[in-house]
Amino acid sequence: MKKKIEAIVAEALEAIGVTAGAIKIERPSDSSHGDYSTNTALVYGKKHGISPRELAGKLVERILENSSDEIEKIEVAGAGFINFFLTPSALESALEKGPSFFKSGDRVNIEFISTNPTGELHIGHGRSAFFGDTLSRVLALAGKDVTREFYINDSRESNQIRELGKTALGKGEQYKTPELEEKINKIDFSGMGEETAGVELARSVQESNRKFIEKGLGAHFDVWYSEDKELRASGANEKMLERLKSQNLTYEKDGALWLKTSEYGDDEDRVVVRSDGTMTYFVSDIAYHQNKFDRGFQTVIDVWGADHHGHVKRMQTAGRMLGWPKTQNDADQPVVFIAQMVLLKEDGVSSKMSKRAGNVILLRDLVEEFGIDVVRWFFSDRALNTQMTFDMALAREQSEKNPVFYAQYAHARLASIAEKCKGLNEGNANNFANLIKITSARSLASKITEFPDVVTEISRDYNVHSLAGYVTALATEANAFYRDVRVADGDTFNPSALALAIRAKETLAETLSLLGISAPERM
RNA sequence: GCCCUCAUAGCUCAACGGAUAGAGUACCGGUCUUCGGAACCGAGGAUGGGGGUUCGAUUCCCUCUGAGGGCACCA
Repeated sequence: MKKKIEAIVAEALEAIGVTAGAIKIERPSDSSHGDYSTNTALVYGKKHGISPRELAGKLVERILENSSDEIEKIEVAGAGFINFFLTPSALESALEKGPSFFKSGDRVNIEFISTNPTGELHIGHGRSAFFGDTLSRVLALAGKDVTREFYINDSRESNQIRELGKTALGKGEQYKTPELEEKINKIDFSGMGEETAGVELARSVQESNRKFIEKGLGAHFDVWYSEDKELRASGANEKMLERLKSQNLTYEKDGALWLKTSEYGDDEDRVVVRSDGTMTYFVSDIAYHQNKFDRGFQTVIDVWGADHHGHVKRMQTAGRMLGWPKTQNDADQPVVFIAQMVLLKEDGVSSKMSKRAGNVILLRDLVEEFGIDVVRWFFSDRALNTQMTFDMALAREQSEKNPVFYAQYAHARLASIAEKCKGLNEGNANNFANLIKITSARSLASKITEFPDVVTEISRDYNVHSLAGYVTALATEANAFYRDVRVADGDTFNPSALALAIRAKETLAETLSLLGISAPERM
């Protein structure tokens, strides 16, 4: 429907001789502004020397010439907005048809979490974890062919694995926590060198993390990519290095080999081979991303923590050097999302989490205390790029009043009504057109049909947190509908009201499911 | 010093350059004749300071202040 409105507006613009670029059709937050609204006249009026309201008037006049049985009313409002009100039959058929999406089949790879196999996930990982998981679900629903990928930093040649090995063999203290110690005690490291011990311990840590991610967080991955087994062992890093050298993108200085990243837009050149002859992680990162493109993905997305934001530029610079494809919007790849830092607040003082200071809050503890639904909501209802201060006392207080319960409650209530109607007789015909004369019934219907627009928009702007706003608004409409319309009355029920209630229930459940949150029938 | 994020109601957060800046929570007042009151209705309360671009700026640009992050031959 949104596309139809867009086409109608475009046609009208052309008919009256106004050349225009993009046309924006939005779903107004205020239902008195119609089911759809456009600011086209405001945007293009001035450019053509016409007042916005005048242009809007002309457009409406033109649109009304080709009357559509889907549009009941068009009006010019405010400074020159054009508001569209759908006919009952258009609204009803949109409800019955349900959401549908164009299966573009674009192959998207999204890598998220990718925590190092040196310890457990803490709350800092929560944001990128749930953002990545929900974004994957949205993109898949919107018709993309999505591969979720987890990169395991387990290369035996890396410093962290060597340090982990030292700790395993009792020669170091790095990464040591009670949990890690427990694992160390269970493994027989005798006869192993540091590297092998590190790889072994990392495998054990990774196994636990994977179990927690899948079972505890409800996030699933299609590919668990082992740096050690797949990248290092295949010699991809050496191949990449050779390629960079042969393309004359490197030079030697101070005994090290440097990549000429500054010539391609980075702030400075980067070392790829240290003076001791070993390769930096940057090489394997480039090789890994090259590998993703080689596997045929058109879009490669990374979700990183704030401490990695300095890497964005150099990765995209590498992409330009190697000719990685641009996105459809002509942006550099990989597409990187940065989850802002989570700070801790204790006794009114904010601080960064630090393992040494012992003030680390594990994601596992949060899930145990509050349940996965509350935790997922907590991390998903705000934009990724705002800093988040985590206050355990506040979290406890908010968990009891979490808006997630509001949406779940509305769902359970509708489920209960639908259940009740099963034992009742169908009442007198009360058609849809009649039903939506009641304002709250009409806005609920309209809000339900907004679902595909929300999904499509997120697949373009990646504002995953708007799902939480949508489901809350939907629940509010559902509650208003409940207040105003009786579905079951005595021993009969109102069929059209029940149909609307069921669509509302389904849409609530579907939205919650994108967020990875349950939609209970009763609570 | 250089680079990146962020600053909105008491608190936690929204708002593709557009309509009266929205929610939740807290506080105050109302609705129990309950298809589920974990609900509904109402009131008060906000864009850090200063410039600029624009018909129009929370949004874009500059600057100041404040918070956080990054500036390794660590990952």
